[in-house]
Amino acid sequence: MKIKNDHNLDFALILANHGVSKTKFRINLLNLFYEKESLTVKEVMNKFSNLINKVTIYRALVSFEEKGLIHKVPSSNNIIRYSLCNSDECSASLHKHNHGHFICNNCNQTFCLENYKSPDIKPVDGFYINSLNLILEGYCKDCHLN
Amino acid sequence: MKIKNDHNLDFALILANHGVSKTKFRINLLNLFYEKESLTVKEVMNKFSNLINKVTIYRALVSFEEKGLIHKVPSSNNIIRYSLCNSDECSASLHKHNHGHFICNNCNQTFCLENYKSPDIKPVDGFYINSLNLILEGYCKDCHLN
DNA sequence: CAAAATAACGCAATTAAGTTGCGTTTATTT
DNA sequence: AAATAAACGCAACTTAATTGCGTTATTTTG
Repeated sequence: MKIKNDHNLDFALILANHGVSKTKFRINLLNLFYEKESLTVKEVMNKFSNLINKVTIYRALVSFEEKGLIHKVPSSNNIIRYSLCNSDECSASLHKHNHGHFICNNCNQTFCLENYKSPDIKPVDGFYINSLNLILEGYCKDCHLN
Repeated sequence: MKIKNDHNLDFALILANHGVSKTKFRINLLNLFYEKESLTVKEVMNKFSNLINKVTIYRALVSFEEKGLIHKVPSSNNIIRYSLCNSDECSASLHKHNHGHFICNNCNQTFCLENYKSPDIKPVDGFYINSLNLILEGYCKDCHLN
């Protein structure tokens, strides 16, 4: 399988720099994250036409997360979403976006809301904070009309 | 089962005002939401010493949500949490808190972070927004030490 | 206030997300 | 190129959440 690379990025190199094995699947998976704001296991399975075992996908996502390539995105359904880390905002121990994310409760797509700014991280006594997310939910244009 | 009522509130009346049946369990469940910042099905089961069938709990939570008593709280694990609606901030179609919520990734407890203020809801073209949540995750004092 | 209608409840069975173990294959290290 | 380590696929498993249905409790109404 070959996925078009619109980003002029060397995904294999990015994986290597993060200490992640450069398998064909993982290179394509990283590419996919550069094309989609966020992904669930099911969405990844569909993108790879169910040719990749779901266990492989779960383990790749865990590996990407451990190595600081992606992070979880909270949502109020019970499906785990992952989103690419932004080097400007994420570090190994602290993940945030500077903007809100909208999750459609019908189609489950996520969208960046650039004019919703997240507050800065400030220490709170007794809490070890490692992620901050501003989450908006509802219905996107397509799903609201139907 | 009888749960102490620290709030001088008539839970049966609140249920009636929202069009929810006043069963013993639902009265006690509403009381519980006034005592805990947020609850999962499992936490409710434990609080009722597993005497209430889990299906009953699921259906009660769905009913409470539909009638605008509680709303879902996003988190990045895959467990659905519910939190009491605040009449100042929530309406039937729009749920928000004016402050952030911290979820411990170990014990799963939630805590209000009053000095993290949520941004105001502003309309975004093409999106029908019905909830806004500022979610912080990490480890609480107890879990960070262990 | 009693009968009819409606909704909640409990049980059993099912669906679906996510996890674990293990033998095999592929990538990385030396 | 050989040795080591990690990824992969399969099957089986765990757990959260859902559905159907007969029974019990609550609400409506006449």
